[in-house]
Amino acid sequence: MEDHMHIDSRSGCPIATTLDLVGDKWSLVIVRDMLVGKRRYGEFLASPEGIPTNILANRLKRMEAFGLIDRRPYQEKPRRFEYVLTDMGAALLPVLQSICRWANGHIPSTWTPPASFMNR
Amino acid sequence: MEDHMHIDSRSGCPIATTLDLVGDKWSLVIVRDMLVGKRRYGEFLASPEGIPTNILANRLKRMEAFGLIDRRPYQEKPRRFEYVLTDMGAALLPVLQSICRWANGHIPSTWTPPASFMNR
DNA sequence: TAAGTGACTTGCATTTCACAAGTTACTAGA
DNA sequence: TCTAGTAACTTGTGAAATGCAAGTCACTTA
Repeated sequence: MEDHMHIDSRSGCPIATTLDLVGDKWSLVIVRDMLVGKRRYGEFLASPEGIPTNILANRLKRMEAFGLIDRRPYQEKPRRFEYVLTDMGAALLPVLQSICRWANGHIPSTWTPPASFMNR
Repeated sequence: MEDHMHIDSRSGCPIATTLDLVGDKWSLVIVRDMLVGKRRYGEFLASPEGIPTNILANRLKRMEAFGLIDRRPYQEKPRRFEYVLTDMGAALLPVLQSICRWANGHIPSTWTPPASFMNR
């Protein structure tokens, strides 16, 4: 993974371009976790979906390279890092909300997120 | 691909469950094409993103199994099929719209969809 | 001294993906 | 009649991504 990841999207279509960034099974569930306050590697690993640790490390690097999240140390000795959404990353909230509305309306087995998430 | 695809989602989370259905690089661009009126195999292939033909065939089967689209013949001799969104599939419009708004606001290289798409 | 924690990396087998080419069933043109 | 062309696929193959298990490193706590 490089510091400055060049995004060559498949087309100028905003949908296709967005999918080039977060169109995989895991990126948006990490964003979801961050939106509800999780910040640390171990917290993301502990989510019920069970993301594999190497995938988590890879997605955090990718999303940092894309400018969706910031990585910063929260302690030295030993050095530990936390991850927080940038403005760009946090702005994904409306798309996650609309996904939730769709799923709740069409897939009965899905639970409804807390109002604090849906009305933020 | 089986007729009745069983979806065992990773969790009851509406986001994770939705990603289990359409969380890949291609499904939502096919939905986009259908929302703007495309119906035929060749039309999907002709989109600027250049979906590989085997992936297209696979996604159409998957999405049909999930109840997102219907497949039906539009002529006999030779038999030809077209694909249209079900109500469930068409209801993805708001999520595509919010994705477009996010991309247009944060990724300068993306083009803005026609108002007929954004305000539908 | 031994065990535990947090944040990773590495190895490896399995699955998915992309690209190219081939197939089937026709229709239209020379 | 022979040759192309079109629509909707399927098949083969190699490359890339994924998932699981295990290992690493720098500490801290008992």
